Amino acid sequence: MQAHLDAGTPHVIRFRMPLEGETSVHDLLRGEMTFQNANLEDLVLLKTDGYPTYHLANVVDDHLMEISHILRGEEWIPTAPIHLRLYDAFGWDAPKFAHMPLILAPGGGKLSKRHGSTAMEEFRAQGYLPEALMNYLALLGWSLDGTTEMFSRDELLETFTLERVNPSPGTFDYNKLRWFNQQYINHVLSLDDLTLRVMPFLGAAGLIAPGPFGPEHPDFTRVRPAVALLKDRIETLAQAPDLIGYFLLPDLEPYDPALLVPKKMTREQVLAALEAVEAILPEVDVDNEEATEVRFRTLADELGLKAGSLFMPVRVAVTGRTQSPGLFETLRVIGGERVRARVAEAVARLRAWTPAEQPTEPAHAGS
RNA sequence: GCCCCCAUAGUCUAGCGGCCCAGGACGUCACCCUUUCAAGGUGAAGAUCGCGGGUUCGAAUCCCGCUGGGGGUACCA
Repeated sequence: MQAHLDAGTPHVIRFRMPLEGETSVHDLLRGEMTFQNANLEDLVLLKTDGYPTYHLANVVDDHLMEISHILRGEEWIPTAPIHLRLYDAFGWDAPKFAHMPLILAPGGGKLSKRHGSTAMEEFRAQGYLPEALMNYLALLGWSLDGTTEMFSRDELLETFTLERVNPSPGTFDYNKLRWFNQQYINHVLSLDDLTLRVMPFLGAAGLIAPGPFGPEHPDFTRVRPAVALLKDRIETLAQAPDLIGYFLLPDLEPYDPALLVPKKMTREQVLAALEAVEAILPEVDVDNEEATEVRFRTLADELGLKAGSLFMPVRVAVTGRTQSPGLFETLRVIGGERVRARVAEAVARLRAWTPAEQPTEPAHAGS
């Protein structure tokens, strides 16, 4: 050995474990965990390059920082007894340990970069709110009473205890995360706050002017009323551009004219209805939702249509889609001028459109 | 292979010997509301408490075995 040292042979420094006896670690969640010393390996402490491994570094560092409790993932359980012996070898008191349950990916296996998102930035980019993520994560492996589900950061700080952490691993459920996100978007955040959070996504989609995004941003007052109407169906902020686009764009993206014609109505009926709408629009004040609704219902009667049969074509004409918030609040926020232009556009499109033959048999699947 | 952790519905979770033939939530389904979609409201289905042995007057709750899932097994953390 001395010869090797003299020759400068590359080497590492290991931590020698006893060959007999056992070492037990007291875990705050799992109680006593006992290991046979014969099974503990002689971990490398210093690598060939002279740098310490995590095992040496974490012990020294935590001691110097006077760490009292170590909470880490349960993948560290197997090395815990060795770390304990390291503290002992240094003659230091070991901190208390708690090995937290792992989070499993939906398909099984430890959640990782390959299997689901792990970086906070990814969740942010996908439109998840920090509040929602924190709330969801807190309840994955912990519960206050099995019933309470919404927790603010401060409430979590107040009520969280190690004792109520469930040691069994949990599966990450995007469904539930989305539900929490939607709850915060629809019921917790103020309208101003939500508007501010949505704006970067709208900006990135080119729907509004570039940032910085604050209450002084030129589009803030345009975005806010649209967000007010859509907030109950925004699950993630990333969905906002698609859901809100037609409120912000001067003109609609091209849509399929077939959408204008509801089931059980003909092109001719819809055309007549939209022409009638176009005709009354100049005398309608869309800012007055109630009056507008009364006028539209009266028009439906005059045309011999059910209200819904009139509303749907108008909805599509004005939004380009069959799903939207209530029609009259939508008209109000889009504004009279654009409403008139879009209805006129729809009439023109419908005139130029011929319904496709309704196939009486399902089309044969092409090969 | 060897070592270790875990085990209540598809998922998260309450339960810490009798109040549980198991409570809450997501998801699913139905109904209500309704101008669409949501949101909201009401209700339903869904768990032989992984299996088998014990202990006990009594077990989801305690003990043992098995099975299953997960982690570790690097000069990565």
